[in-house]
Amino acid sequence: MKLEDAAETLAQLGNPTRLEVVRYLVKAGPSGVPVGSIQRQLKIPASTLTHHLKHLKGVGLLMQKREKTNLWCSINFDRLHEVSDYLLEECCSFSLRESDNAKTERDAA
Amino acid sequence: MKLEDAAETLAQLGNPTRLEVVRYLVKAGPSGVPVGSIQRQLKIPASTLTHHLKHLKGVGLLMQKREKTNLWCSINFDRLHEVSDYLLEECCSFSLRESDNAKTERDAA
DNA sequence: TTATTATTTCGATTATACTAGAAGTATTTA
DNA sequence: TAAATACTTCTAGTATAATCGAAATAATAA
Repeated sequence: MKLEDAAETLAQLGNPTRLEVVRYLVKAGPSGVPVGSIQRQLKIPASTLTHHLKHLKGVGLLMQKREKTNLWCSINFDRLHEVSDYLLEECCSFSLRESDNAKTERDAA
Repeated sequence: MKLEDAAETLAQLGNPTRLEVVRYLVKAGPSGVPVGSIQRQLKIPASTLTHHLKHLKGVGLLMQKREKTNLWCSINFDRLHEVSDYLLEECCSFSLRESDNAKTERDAA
């Protein structure tokens, strides 16, 4: 995963309203829920919700499929995993050695 | 971890410049690096870097300690873990049953 | 003390994000 | 065809973020 993509995805998750939606969608599981259910359950104005869903879809966190008048939303679990993995990889893989800092300082001088 | 805090932390990670800094700090390991090293290595203007470091510190991702004129920065690995765990928990714990969606729709009617 | 190095604060610009009401579209049911 | 439901687009106000040069501070070294 590219840094730019990870940053963009994290940014989208970094809005409380959207994170609430994501959490709700995760709870809903793979079958998903219609937009209207999210709207009523979380009490988010329809236009605001549409706006946020567009963002989540834009970074591939949200999948949608229409069924009659309802638009069913579900989380892309793979994508969510990808981001959390990105952070974990960062966590567990430090590679510069302690002594490199001193070296860096010398280089700068 | 509270949703609001997670969102705020994710938002801070969701800026490409800051994520780059975080990645660099992770690579640097627990001993950290001085502000100036980050600045030179990643070629970020000093004032911009200070600005971003303040943000990272604000959500507890960054730890700093002064040594002579240098301010050494290191990542709070626990905190980074906490956020990535938050996402993972969300991923793996869906609890609404499939049938609940139909119920939700009935309730709304 | 003066100079140097390291980092921060200030200030200003520019851009992007959040929010939501009102009006619109599209589909379905009566 | 008319009415209802489901969702989106438009529009616009307000707020917050990103950027960085210049000046300031603070500590050390000469």
